[in-house]
Amino acid sequence: MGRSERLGSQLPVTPPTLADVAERAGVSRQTVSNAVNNPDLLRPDTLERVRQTIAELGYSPNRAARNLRTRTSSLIGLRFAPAQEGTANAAMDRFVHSLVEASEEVGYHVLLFPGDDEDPVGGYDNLLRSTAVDAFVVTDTYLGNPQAAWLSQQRAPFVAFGRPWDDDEARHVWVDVDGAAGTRLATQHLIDRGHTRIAWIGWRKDSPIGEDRRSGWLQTMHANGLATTGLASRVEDVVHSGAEAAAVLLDESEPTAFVCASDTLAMGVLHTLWIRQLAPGKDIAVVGFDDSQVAQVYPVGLTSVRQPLEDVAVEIIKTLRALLSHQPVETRGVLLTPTLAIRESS
Amino acid sequence: MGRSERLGSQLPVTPPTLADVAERAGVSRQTVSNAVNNPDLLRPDTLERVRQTIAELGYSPNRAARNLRTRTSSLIGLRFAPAQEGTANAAMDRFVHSLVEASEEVGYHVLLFPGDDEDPVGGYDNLLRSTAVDAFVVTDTYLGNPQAAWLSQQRAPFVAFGRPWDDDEARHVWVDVDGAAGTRLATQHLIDRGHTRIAWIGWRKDSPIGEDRRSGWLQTMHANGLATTGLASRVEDVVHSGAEAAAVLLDESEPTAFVCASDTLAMGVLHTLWIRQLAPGKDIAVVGFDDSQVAQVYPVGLTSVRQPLEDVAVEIIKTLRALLSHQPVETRGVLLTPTLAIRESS
DNA sequence: TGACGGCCTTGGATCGATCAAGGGGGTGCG
DNA sequence: CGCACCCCCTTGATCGATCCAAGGCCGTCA
Repeated sequence: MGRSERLGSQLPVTPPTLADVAERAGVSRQTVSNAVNNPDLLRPDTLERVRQTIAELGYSPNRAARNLRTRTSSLIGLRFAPAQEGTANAAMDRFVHSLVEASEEVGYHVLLFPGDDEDPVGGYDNLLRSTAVDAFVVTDTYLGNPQAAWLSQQRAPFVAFGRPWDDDEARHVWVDVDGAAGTRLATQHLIDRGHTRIAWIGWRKDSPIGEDRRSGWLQTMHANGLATTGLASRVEDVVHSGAEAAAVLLDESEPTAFVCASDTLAMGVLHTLWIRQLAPGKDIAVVGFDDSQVAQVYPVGLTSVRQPLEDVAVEIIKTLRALLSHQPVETRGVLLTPTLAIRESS
Repeated sequence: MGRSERLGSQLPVTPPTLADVAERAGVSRQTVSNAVNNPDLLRPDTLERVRQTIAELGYSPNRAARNLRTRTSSLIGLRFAPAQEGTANAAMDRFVHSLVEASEEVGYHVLLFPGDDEDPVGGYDNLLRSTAVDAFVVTDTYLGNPQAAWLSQQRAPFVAFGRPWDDDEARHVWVDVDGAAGTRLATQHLIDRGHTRIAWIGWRKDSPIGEDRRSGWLQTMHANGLATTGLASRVEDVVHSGAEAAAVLLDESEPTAFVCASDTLAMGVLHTLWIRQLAPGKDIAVVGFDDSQVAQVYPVGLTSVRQPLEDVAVEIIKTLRALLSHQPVETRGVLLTPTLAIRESS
C-alpha cells in the first residue's frame, strides 16, 4: 500500500502529532508512544489498532522532539572531501554510498560537513557542541591529522576508517583494509601468470599506507624466491611520475610486470607502455590499486586491487552501534581483505 | 583563539545550555537567545558580556531544541546514488562537495539518504513526515521520475538540478547546465583548430539530455556551413559502444574529430584510435563531456566539457533560501554555461 | 473475598530554545 | 506633577515526544 496512497494524499500543513494519533485511536499518548517504541508492551489487538491509525494519518514521530528528549539525533557526521583533481582516487564516492546504505539499515542518516585544512577540527567541534550528531566517521587518518586524537580527548564517539599508523597511544576503534594483502594478491596473481621480474611503483616513504602496500609486494616476491633489487620505485602520486618511474625501471631492470600503489600511477605506466609500443597485458602486465572508474573504463581494462568498501561501511556502523549503546567493544580494530578485479592488463 | 583552547579543553558530559550562560552572565535566557539570534536588540555592553560568557563556556545552541521550537532543521536532504560502475560519470562527487560547501556558507548541512528504485519517493516521504529536513535537492530528474511531481504535490520545498524535460506542467524551480552550449563550445573549438568533418557520438534518442547536447553540435556545424550527414551516431553509454560507433564512423565518413556526449563514449573512441594506431590530438581529435577523473588522468589528456558544479550548487542554495524564506522566486529556472577543459586530445 | 498480574490511563515533568507578552526605569512633554 | 513612551530586559508558556510514577479496571486464582 503506502505507495499509491502516498501518491494520492497530500501532506497537511502541519503533520499529525502523537496526541492526534492517540485521540483518533481512542488510546492515550503513552500507548501510542509504546506502540512505536515498545510494541511488546501492547496487546496485539490494541497494537494493530494504533498502527492502523498511524498509517491512516501518516504519522511519523517528530525528529526534533524525539532528539531533544532522548538526546540523540540518529545522525552520523562525515567530513566530505572531494577527490583530488588529476588523480584516479574515487574511493570516497563508493564509500559514502555504502555508508549511507549501511546507516539506513539501522535507522541512521549521514550528515556531511565540509573540511577545512586551516582548522581541521572546527567542523567536528561545531557539530559536537550543538549535539547535532551522535557520532562521527573519520576517514582521513593520515600522519599528523589531529582529528582522531582530538575526538578521543573530547570523548566523542567515532570510528576511524584507517589505522592509527603513527600513534601507538591511540585507543579509538577503527576499520581498515589490509593494503599489504591487496598487493600480495596482485603480486601472486602475476607470479601465477608466469612473471618473475615484477616491479613496484609506490608512494614516498613517508606514507605508511604506501609502505604497507609495498610490503605486500616485497613479501610475496621473497616468499617465491624472486629478486627485488632494482625493481622498486617511490614517487609522487601523479600520472607523469608513474610514467617516468616505469620508463626508468624498464630501461634499467627490464621487468615484465608492474604492481602500483594506485591507479593513478598505473595510468602512468600504461602511458609509458603506449609510447614504447608495448601492449599492456601481453608484453607487460600492470596492476593498479583502488579499482577506480579509470581502471574500469580504460580501454585496456586495468587489473586493480578493490577495497571492500561495502563491508567497511557495514563494519563501521556495527562498531558505531556498539559504541553508542555503551556495549564493550570487543576488538579495537578490524582489518578487511581486498579483492582483485582482474582485467586485460594482466 | 578557539583552536588552542579547544584542543586543551574537554567537552563536559553535558554541554552548557542557554540557561547556564544566562545565569553566569547575570542576564535572562531570552537575552542570551537574542545575543545569538538578534544581536541588534541588545545594548552593546550587554552583548559583549554575554558573548564573552558564551565563549568561556563554549556554548553552542542545542540543535534539537532549536529545531523543535522553530520547526526547522537547517538540513537539506539529498538522495545519494553512487556513480555507475563501468562509466566515467563522476559528477556526483564534485557536486556533492560543492553543495556541502555552499550549504555551510549559509548555515545548512547536507543529509544523505539512500535511493531505492522500488519506491523512489519512500526516502523523501520519511524525512518529510518526520520533519527531519527543511528541503530537498533533487538530482535525478530523468524521464518518468516521479519525485519532482510528488514533492510538488506535497508542497515540499525543493530545487531540482536538471530541467523538467518531459513535463510541461512542472512548476518547480530548477538549476541546470546548458549541455548544448557545452557541445557548441567543443565543436567550435574543433572548428577553430581547422577540423571540418566532426562526428557526433551520443546517447539514444530517448534521452532529452543527450538530444540537447547533440543539438549544440548540430547547430555549430550548420552555423559554420559544415555538413553533418553520416557523421552522427546514437548508442548506449558504455565504452565498447563508443568504440564501435567510432570504428563505423571512421570507415564510412572519415571524420577528423569526435565530439561525444560523455567521457565514457570518448574513452571508446580513444580505444578505437589506439587499435588503429591513430594518435589522439594529432591524427584525430576527441572531446568528451563531464571532465571526469578519467579525462584528467588518461595519459593523453582528454579534452572535455566541464560542468560548473560549484556554481550550480551556489545557485541551488540561493534559490532554496529564497524558497524557504517565502520570498517570491523570481525565476523558475537557471541555466549555467559549462566550460571546456582543453587537453592533448584536441 | 481478597490478592495479584496484565494492560492501559492519567497527570506531570522534562529536554533546551524561542515566542509573545509584560515590567521597570529613564526621558520627554503637556 | 503626571502620563505616555521607548528601550532593554525578564517572565511564563510553548514546540512534540519521552520518561516516570501512580493508579484504575478486569479477569484469574488461591
